[in-house]
Amino acid sequence: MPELPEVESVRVGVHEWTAGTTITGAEVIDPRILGTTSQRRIDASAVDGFIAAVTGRRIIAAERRGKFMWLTLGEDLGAGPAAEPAAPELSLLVHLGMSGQLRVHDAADEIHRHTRAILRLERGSESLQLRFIDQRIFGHLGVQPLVHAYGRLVPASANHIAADPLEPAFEPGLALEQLARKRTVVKSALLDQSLVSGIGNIYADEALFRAGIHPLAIPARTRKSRLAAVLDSATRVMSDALAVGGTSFDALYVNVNGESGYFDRALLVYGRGGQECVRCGTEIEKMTIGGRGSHFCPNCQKPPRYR
DNA sequence: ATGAGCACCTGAACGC
DNA sequence: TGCGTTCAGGTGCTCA
Repeated sequence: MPELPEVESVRVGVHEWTAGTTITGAEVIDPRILGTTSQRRIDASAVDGFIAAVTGRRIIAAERRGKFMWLTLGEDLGAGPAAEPAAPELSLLVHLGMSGQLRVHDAADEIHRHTRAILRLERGSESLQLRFIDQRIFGHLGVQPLVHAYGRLVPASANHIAADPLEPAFEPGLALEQLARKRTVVKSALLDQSLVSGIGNIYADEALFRAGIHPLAIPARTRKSRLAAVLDSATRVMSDALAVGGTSFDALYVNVNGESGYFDRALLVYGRGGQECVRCGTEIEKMTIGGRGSHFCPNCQKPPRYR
């Protein structure tokens, strides 16, 4: 569900509500949320381990790279008056998958039926809950050490993803060089989080349309200036989407306060198969590429000649 | 090493 | 009304 702009909208809210709070307890309602989609077998000791690892920790900040978000965790309570270490070493990784949400609630609020885990937080006399709600359980929670990758500290399981276009560590020249080596179709390459992170199915289609590139073009056989245009388009479209809170088709995507974003109104091709192109009136085509629904204008995005 | 395909889930919408 | 099929904003493992 959520791509970079949606995850960032959530991160901002999580940071505002939770930075400086202490985790006083946790509840794992569905242990599968602690696994990945391919490692679903979670035993009771893993649940206990997760709860023990986060309880008593202070939340320093909510951070993000691409679609991976995490809370940096500080010293245990009761560890004495020792100062905070110079750099945090532990993180609570949160990946929203296709249908994940983080919501801030009062303890008394009704529990939504897809709630998979709850963190109890306190700041002074104030208490609140951060709830992880995920219909499909493609999302994930986990306590992880922080490691260096692409110029900064990230949770260990995010060490393979590249910088995203909206972070200072992003190097456009490096991303372009990596992209230009790919022999798979450009639509699939844009979804490869190890080249550029944060781009998902919606923004890949939007970026290709805005740059006038056919989704089946092969990066290794495409002019670099055109590849640079696609990366610029991806950066711009995600930045524009972030400015209005991201894209929400339905109640599945909302920020921590339950609010929707408005970028669905600005989508030019995604979800418009069979409708007229906003630029030239040609019928927008929809086809499956790499198992993902892909939308494009066959006139504005000319098919590559070499296929 | 790269790339393709599929598995992992739940629920909504659609056709018959 | 009910049943089967298809689709959905992502990732990671396995195999060629």
